[in-house]
Amino acid sequence: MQTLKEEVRNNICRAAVDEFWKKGFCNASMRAIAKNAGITVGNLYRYFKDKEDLFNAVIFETHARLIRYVKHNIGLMMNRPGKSFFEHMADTILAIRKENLRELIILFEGSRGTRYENVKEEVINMVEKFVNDEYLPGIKGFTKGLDPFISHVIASGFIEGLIMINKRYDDSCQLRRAISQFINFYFQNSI
Amino acid sequence: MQTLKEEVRNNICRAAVDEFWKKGFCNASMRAIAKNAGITVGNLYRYFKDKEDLFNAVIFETHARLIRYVKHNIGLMMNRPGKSFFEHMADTILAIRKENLRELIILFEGSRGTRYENVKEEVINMVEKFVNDEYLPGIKGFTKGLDPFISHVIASGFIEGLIMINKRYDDSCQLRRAISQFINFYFQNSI
Amino acid sequence: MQTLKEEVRNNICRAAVDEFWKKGFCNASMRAIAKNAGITVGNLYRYFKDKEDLFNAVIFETHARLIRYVKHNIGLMMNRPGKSFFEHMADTILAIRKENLRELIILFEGSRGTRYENVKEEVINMVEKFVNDEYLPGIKGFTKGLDPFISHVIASGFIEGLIMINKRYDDSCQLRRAISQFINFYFQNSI
Amino acid sequence: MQTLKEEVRNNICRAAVDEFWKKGFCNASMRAIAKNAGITVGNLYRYFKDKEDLFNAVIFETHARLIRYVKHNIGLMMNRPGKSFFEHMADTILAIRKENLRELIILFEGSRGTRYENVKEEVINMVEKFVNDEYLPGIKGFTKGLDPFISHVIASGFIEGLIMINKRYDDSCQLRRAISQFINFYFQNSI
DNA sequence: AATGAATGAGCATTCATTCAT
DNA sequence: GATGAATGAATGCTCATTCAT
Repeated sequence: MQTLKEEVRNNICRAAVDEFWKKGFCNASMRAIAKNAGITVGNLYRYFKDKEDLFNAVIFETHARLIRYVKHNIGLMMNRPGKSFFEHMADTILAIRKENLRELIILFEGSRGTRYENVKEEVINMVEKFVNDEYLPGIKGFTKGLDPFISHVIASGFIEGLIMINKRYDDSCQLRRAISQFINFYFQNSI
Repeated sequence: MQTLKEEVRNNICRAAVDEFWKKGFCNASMRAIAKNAGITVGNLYRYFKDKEDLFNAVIFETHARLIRYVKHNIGLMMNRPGKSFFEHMADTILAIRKENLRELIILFEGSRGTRYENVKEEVINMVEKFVNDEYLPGIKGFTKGLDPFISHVIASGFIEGLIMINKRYDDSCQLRRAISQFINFYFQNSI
Repeated sequence: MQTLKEEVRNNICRAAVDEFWKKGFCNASMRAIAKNAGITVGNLYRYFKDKEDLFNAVIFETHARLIRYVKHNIGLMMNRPGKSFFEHMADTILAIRKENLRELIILFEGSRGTRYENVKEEVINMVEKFVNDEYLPGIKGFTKGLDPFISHVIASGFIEGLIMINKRYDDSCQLRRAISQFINFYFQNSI
Repeated sequence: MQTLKEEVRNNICRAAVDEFWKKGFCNASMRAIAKNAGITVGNLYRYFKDKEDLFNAVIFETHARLIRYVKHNIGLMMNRPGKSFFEHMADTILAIRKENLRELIILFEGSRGTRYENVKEEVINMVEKFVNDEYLPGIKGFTKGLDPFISHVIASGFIEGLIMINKRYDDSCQLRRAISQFINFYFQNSI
């Protein structure tokens, strides 16, 4: 049975997200993806020239949005720190998650072996920079002699936390509430 | 060279920790382990029936201690909450790390594909239980209507933070100081 | 664009000659041929049932002419040996080369895996027959006890030489001069 | 059934020579080689790390000898041109052929895609240089205005002829006689 | 006990050929 | 007539595991 091109492409991407999500890039099997997309291996390669190309197709958009948003937030905060940076970050993740939560997780947890393997680190570093330069100095008693690595750990925990909450909830109402509570807990001094 | 059985076993385990630590369970190579243990593949299989068996041998003890300690801490806190639970947890990780830091990290980050793949989740769940039952109720204003999943996220961030800091420092002095600062930040209300 | 059948066929053949010439039969790609002919793979198979069929179509005429000419030359020489046989052979190659040099080379150097793979051998055998029966007996001192296989080698070297020179030069003037010099060298005794 | 290492290696090399000889490097199949060597693919790769490595193993010695001999001959002739250069070349091929005729042919005709693909050209160029610098100037009437490409064709025909004769005969007596006759024909003016 | 040769299924990728549209 | 999506077997290569010695 002849299927429309776009439909097949979507099937492949769906199957690819599944596979990359379960196994990560390195251990994902093109055979398995083809099978779950309901096509043959040969045909898969008509749509994507190799594994990395498929990975890229599946992750590109999400990656671009993520970087764009994070940079935007940091820019925002540097100039006019009205709303909390952390709330902006949460909004970012919320904006991305709508359709791309799994892609985001693949990006962060399953991209070893691709050109994206350092993305998580980079995002954390950006947040860390903010934590270090803007957030911590505002807290009483913390700055003196604080181990600089702590900023990194905090930034990392914040990002991971956001992702976990996003993984957990589908309902956007619950989601916002949970994120808000999380930020309150995590950065309670800034409230 | 005639090697005693026990010595060979130890060599294998040493090499296996190295390999699992660098590559994780899935991508670890039995050949590489045998080579680095100074024995042949065939002989490796006399000591361990398959890859999972070897993984188990290498991780079993650490896993048992981890679970034991965590349970112990939770028991402790339930009865006499003198020292902070979180400091106990930090002590636990510190106690394990002395000889088994890498095993701990393997357990948490490289056990996908084995029966241990949910250990991190389980430990987090135990910590979460404490956070939920003992810690949060003690904080003013937070408990009412708090999303229960937040406890999970907090527990998770705490564990991940401890691991990151342990990975970062070798010097036990720096380590304790960083952990202490981290706990102060993370659970600042309990100070 | 509505293309006439014959024009499409010609496009395919043109593309096929290119491809077979560059890669030989075995390594030629049907996809590449279709692409360079400006049609789709599927359509290519409407014109030619498979790769060998296409090869045949492209080479058939050239092959037929080659065999015809060589036989003709031999016939000529048997009856009236005016002009040198070797010059006739050179003329043959020259006549074919005008439009079909690449087909000739494909036939001689890229037909492995097809029914034409022995053509070179066959042509050589025909020339050999002449060398043996007509040419060598005319040379003083050579015939007695001459290894019959030498005729084969000589014939082969002659054919290969003609092809090399044809590959080398496009200008028909240079070509004739080089061929003439080659024959002079190769069969100097007959001059 | 457990076979000795060296025997298996030899079986592989035998099968590889067969395959490379029939198909050339590019079209040779590692599976086919393994099968004909009576082993599995996996085992083949215990002996040779990849296709090129196997090719190299099969051809290395022959290639080294060939180059060594040819250079030696050229050196010889430049200094003391007693015995004919061409006879030296013939001796070279004879020396190699004893055990390595097929390897020699693989080197000349089936090495496309490997680091050896230009060997034939290089050998021909060396011979050509001699033909051009030493041989042709000694022939009356030929040098003036002779197309320089003719030297190349002559050198090539000589090498190909030697190989053909070698392919033909196993008996070294017949072989020497044929080669001698061939040289006499090919370079009759130098006699 | 130990060796390391051997197995065989798995991997990503390519390509001549077929066929529903 | 023509399209190009789809097929499936083949390619080189890897690796956990087994087994004759």
